[in-house]
Amino acid sequence: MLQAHARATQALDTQMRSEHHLSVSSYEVLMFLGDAPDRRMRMSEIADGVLLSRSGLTRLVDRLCQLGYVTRCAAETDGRGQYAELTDAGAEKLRAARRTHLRGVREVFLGRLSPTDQIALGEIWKRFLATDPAGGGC
Amino acid sequence: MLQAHARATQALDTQMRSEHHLSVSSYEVLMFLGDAPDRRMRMSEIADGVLLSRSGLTRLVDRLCQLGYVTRCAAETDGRGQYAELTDAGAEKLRAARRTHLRGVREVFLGRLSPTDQIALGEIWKRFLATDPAGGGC
DNA sequence: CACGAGTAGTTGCAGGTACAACTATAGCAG
DNA sequence: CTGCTATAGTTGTACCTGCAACTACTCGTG
Repeated sequence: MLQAHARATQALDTQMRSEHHLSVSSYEVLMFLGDAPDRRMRMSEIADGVLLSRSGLTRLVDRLCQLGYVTRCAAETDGRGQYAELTDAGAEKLRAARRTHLRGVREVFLGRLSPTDQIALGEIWKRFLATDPAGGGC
Repeated sequence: MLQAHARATQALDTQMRSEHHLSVSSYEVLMFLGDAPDRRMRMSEIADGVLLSRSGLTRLVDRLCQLGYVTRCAAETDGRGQYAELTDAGAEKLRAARRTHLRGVREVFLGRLSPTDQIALGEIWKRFLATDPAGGGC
């Protein structure tokens, strides 16, 4: 049962990689930045959202930087802080990737589950997350 | 929604590592072997079940070998083939790990979902898998 | 201002994984 | 038997990730 999910996410990951040369983690970072005000976020905020360690995020942002999808800038108010900011190229990439992702999700999940199941699943996960908002699973 | 699962499996993985020094992949291999006739399976059979590449499995089995939980032996009928076979120590480890795992699953999932949700979830996943028995996700 | 505790982020290192290339064997056609 | 193709598994390499250690900065206290 857990396998089902593993296969599904792996399929999405592979699709994302082959079509955009982007890992799902990278895509998530882009998504967060795209939704954030001013398209920028603190490093640690992203790390929490993306479910990646800080060191992992540092390196991931480095890669995205090299690709030109984000830029970094120091926080004005906090000398320790770093912002990651989505560039125009990154926003463009995000748009393209989002299309792929939504299509993938449709294919993998929605194409195989009845609408009632989809709704039920959404409700269940919602309740599941509600029991532990911090997500600190155990 | 996908995050929920990621967090949950990661929690299980961490628990398994800390209590038994075993990754979930290793545990899965042990499980498959434990359920197999004669406690042995072909390398590629395991790789398919565990959702790991062949090279990944080779190295994982190597590690389990070093730990003394499995042994390898060539297939009699096929000179290319290799069997992985669970040792007594491996079987013992599996029993201990299974207890941890079941407890972990209870804590993470069953403790947070109502019984009706649990049943519904089971049904939905069953139908999901039924749409693609090969599991070749996309 | 000086100092100690805490926080943000980066870097060294090790572990685990996939991909591609490789070896060895099987199975079939001639 | 020889040669060709396919299959099983292993190895070289590179990537990604986390942990622990580290640097740099902030904040509160004296």
